[in-house]
Amino acid sequence: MRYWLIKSEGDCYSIDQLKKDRKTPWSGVRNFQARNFMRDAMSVGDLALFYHSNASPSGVVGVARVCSTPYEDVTARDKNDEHYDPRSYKLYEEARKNKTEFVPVWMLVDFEFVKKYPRMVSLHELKNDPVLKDMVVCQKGSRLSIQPVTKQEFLYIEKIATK
DNA sequence: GCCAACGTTGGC
DNA sequence: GCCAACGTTGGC
Repeated sequence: MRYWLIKSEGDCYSIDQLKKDRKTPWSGVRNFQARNFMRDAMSVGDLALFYHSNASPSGVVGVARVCSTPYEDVTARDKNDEHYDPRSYKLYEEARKNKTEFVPVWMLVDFEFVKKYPRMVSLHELKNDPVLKDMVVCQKGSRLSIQPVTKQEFLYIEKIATK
């Protein structure tokens, strides 16, 4: 069982939206490191801190849980999708034409809603807490949208968010 | 394989 | 809205 932090722009896909949807495919990730975490390292049942980025303020707002094994992110070859990847479309068409197996570049897992915290734990708070200051999200210029967190960090944030 | 140029992320 | 930091692309 591992612990993660997943970022979403609050006004793009918020924790409230996840609560409403109950679960959602974590589509649109176009960063290899983030993809690798989803494809190679996540297991059903893993818990993730849900982080609102580009918000005022940004911070951790709740918890989600991995609820599927990895599968193709089909939005990558959907021309109408915001995160359309022309290369993926080309690879898919080629495989179809040549009747060879299509190996998708972009993979995802589904996340389900677990809880929204009674209060947000802001980035400022994370950075100023000696227990949490080593988190990836606290590092300068950190852009990784899916990152591992330690069990200690996860439990500690749970504690201060609900106290 | 280097690295400049570019597009994007995300804090502020 | 600005811009620093980053990841990716593509010319050479």
